Amino acid sequence: MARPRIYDQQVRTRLLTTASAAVAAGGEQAVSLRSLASEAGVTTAAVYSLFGGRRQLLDAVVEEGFRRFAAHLDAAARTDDPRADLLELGLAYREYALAEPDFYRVMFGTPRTDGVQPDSPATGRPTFAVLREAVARALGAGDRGHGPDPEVEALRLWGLAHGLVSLELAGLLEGDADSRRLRYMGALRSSSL
Amino acid sequence: MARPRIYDQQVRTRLLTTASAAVAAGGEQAVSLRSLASEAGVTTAAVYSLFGGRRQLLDAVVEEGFRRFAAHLDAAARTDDPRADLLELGLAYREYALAEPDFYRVMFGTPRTDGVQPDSPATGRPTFAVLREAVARALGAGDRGHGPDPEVEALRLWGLAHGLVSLELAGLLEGDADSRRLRYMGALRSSSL
DNA sequence: CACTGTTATCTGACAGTGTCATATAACTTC
DNA sequence: GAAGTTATATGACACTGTCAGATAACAGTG
Repeated sequence: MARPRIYDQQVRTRLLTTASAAVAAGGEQAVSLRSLASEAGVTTAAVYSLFGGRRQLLDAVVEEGFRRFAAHLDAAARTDDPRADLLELGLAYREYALAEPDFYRVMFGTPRTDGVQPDSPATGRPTFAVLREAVARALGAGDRGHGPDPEVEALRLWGLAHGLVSLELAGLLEGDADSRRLRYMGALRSSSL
Repeated sequence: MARPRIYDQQVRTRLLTTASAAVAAGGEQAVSLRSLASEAGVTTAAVYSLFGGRRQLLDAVVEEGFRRFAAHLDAAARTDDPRADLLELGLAYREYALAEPDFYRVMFGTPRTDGVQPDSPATGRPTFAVLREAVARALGAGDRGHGPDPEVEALRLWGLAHGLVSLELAGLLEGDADSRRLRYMGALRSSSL
């Protein structure tokens, strides 16, 4: 071995945290390697050493965001009424997006081109997995073979939730926040299983 | 009057066209005032004189994008089967987004904060208007008062289409393009009126 | 004709960005 | 000690948006 690392896992975590805060505060464009590095007490070279560059750093931030998102959704209540749970999941979805809009935009706004492994935490599919489970529960394990396909239904609901939330974040929906929430719930309910 | 303008409507249009092409080719970050200006045969000052800055130029590009999008949707066939027309509209929606993904991302990815006039072409609500009409036709003019609210149904369908398309553009959906198209149609059909 | 006032465009500088070649520092092994 | 090896630091490069100040081009007036 030679010179010991000081750009280690701890620095990596610190950079990731700082970058996440910057994204949450002002979106992708608020992430400047220089300010990031100085906040973390290192030089910009650390980003290149630990991540490979700005792009990969942001990829890591997105990955982290999806992890937190999945945790937030996973925390939604699981009662013995799976239909109600599904609605609750939808509300949790919107809650997260509205709580950190810039983060949400970065997570879903950047095309994931870099070799996406199926079911890697980076892909956002684990998010989908939570939903898929909830849908499967709501459809019941009984009538497999006939009836609606859980996979398709889950995708439909994901699309609906993500779409409505995105439109809201884009500022394209009329009315105040309360009226928007009501319409969101209404759309979810009338589109449920 | 004083010195005659040469940064006129024509230059404005040229800049808009060039900027649109840049957005379509590589998203917002592909728009550099210097390259833009040199391509249009002017200096960067023209952008400030005609638009006010980069942000406003991009706003204008988005506005133009929404106009084209609305035109594309409006061109969808109108037969005497309003349900089928609605599905066709959904397909046209996805078609446009996949044809110009970077453009679509910029259109729906930037929060529209600048004093959005209701029903100004910039807001994307005219897009929604085309859909709303189609939904109203599909629901029939007969059963007003009871039955589903056209407004709510239209919003639900917009959310669904936009959501599924966005997820696809984000690279979050599995399968090849054909399988994705089929699932899109399936979700649309099963969520229709 | 020259001069003034007014407006529009051009120039150049400023402060900032990501990137990375090259120099330097810090360790292990001989 | 010296040599070898690897990690970090520095500084330069080529960009970027922005805009104050210099310059150019006209209309109107004397």
